[in-house]
Amino acid sequence: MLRTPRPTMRDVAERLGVSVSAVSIALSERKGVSDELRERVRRTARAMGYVPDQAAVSLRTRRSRVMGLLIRNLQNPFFLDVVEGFDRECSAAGYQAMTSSARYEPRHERELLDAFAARGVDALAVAPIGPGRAVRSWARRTGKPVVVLNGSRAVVDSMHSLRIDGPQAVRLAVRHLAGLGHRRIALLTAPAATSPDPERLAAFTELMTERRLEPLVIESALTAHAAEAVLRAELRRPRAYRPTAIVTNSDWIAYAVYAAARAEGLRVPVDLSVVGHDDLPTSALTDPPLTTLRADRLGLGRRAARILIDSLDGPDGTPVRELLPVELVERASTAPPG
Amino acid sequence: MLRTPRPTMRDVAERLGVSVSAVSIALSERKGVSDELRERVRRTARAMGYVPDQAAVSLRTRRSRVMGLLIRNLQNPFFLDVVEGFDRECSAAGYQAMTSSARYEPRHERELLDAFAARGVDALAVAPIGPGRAVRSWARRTGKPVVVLNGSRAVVDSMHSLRIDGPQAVRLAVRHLAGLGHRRIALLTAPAATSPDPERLAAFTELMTERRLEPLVIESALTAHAAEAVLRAELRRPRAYRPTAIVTNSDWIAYAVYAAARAEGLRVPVDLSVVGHDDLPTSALTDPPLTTLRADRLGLGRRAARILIDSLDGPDGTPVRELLPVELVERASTAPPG
DNA sequence: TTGTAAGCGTTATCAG
DNA sequence: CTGATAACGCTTACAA
Repeated sequence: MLRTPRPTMRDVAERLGVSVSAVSIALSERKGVSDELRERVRRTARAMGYVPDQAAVSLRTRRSRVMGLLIRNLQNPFFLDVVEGFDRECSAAGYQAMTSSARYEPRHERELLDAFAARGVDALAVAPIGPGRAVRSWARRTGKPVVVLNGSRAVVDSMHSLRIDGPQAVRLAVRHLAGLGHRRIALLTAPAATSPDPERLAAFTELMTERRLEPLVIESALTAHAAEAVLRAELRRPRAYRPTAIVTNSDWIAYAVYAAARAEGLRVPVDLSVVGHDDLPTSALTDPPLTTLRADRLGLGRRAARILIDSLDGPDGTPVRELLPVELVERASTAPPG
Repeated sequence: MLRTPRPTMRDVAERLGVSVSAVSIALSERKGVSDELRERVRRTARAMGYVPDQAAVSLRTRRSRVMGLLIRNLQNPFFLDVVEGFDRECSAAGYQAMTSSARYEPRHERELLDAFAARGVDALAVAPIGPGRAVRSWARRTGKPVVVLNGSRAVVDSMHSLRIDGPQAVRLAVRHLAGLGHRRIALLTAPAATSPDPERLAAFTELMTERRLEPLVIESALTAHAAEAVLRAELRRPRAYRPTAIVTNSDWIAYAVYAAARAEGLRVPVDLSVVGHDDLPTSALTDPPLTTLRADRLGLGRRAARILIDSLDGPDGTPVRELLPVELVERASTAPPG
């Protein structure tokens, strides 16, 4: 195959008999070249199939036009829409998104952070695994804008923060279940070290205690596989001890609760009520349809990108702190305890 | 904030009182420097938090260590696992994956192709929207390895090709439904211009005709939203005309069929049987559980990455052509016609 | 309005 | 084994 090497700016300049800098200027928005030349340059550049080499541009300008997006775990479809929203907003603004999953491995998270730094992403959105020390350190080292997604309150610093209102979600869930007559309600949560959101747990115990209910806490790594195993063990306990309702932090994990209940011969909602979180498109179609807390996933991604773009444009001062609302969607996975 | 600029190779060299090239060699695998110096260099580089600037490395070496992954539409959770598999294999081999969604817009696909070229990705995996002319041209222009995912047979050329066996999937579905007694079976497919997979349609009409059944073809853009609208119209037709079963090309779209059926007051499978494709994790949990064709999504992503990595390592000759098997998973969304 | 030249941080070639 | 030196393709003062 005759592999013609990509034309460079010099090739374009030579073809037109002008200097490289003239081409550079003509191709950019800057003025310093006649309209006529600019037009000619653009035309031939396009005709030759010239595309500027981003590596060279990045090296020279110290901007890569890449936005990093670092996700805890891309298995959860929740993040699909976050990625989508982020990507759309970025590409509309002329940036390309680079998304990676830390797979719930702190070590891999660190590696990716380094990779993003090495690649010189212009800014970073990150849903950290744990309390987010690594992320804070990244922000300090690079001096680049960072927005933390669904991080714990403690993580924030000089970084932007964008969170879905987890505590409120838990309260809505508990009130709903308590209203149905549940007393032994369990919160399914990640082990403290990897939990990005201790506030959820705090809100849970506080409200449960206040209402004189029995707060149960089930700790599990938040992969579908791990959660299902832990839950099966939990659901095998005698009826009087096991929870009559479970509150999860994602629909994705709620599905694992369904699977565990099914495997243990328990019926939802008769034997066990389940509350999800996110309102994935599939959650209206499951058997039974899932009661959950709706959150604007696409909007989360979009907003994250927007915040970064804005703080790249005008490096104004104060970090953004935003809390996105949630809304209870009652379906058939919750009912009075059987 | 005291934003210390990232240390460069020169900083490391100066700190040690050696030349830049000594540091470069020491930090690479190449020999040409004493073991003792290499060790010292590595230590101080790490201590200083030195990370090589990828823009500079790329510019110099003409390799970016980035693998592009271009997806038709990232809304479909099918691709989540493909992305995951691709990403894992890449990062294990020291590459970083850069994933983008064309959102079913040919124009955006072209833009992304250009962006990937400009960024100098080392290789590209792509699930093209239509017949894939743009992709073929990309492969020729760049001379980089390309693997086409689930493209039509025609797309392949000097590119690698990795496909889930669509025709076989359709045949398994039709046989299953015919066995249940269905005669008016519809295939839901993308409009020809954007269909990457005309072979599915061909296999469908061929088998239906052979069995003297009535092949119905429903064309729709393959977003959940568009499909639901088209299907509602279809299902409103008089009972004698509308299909008793629908074969889709993804579980994701099968869910849209569920939604459309529900909206039109039809029951699955009593009034309408549905066959999906992919066996998403959620498909066992829907109401009713979805009969579908299982495919190894993670494996698809992994294999794609592997093929690219291999052809980067040893640029041996012949393009890979692989067909991944599918397997019918019978659940409750299919039954004899009511 | 246009051209010249320096330099971004690396790697690679070639002397010492 | 080590150290200058020249690219890689681009942007941007600055000079013409």
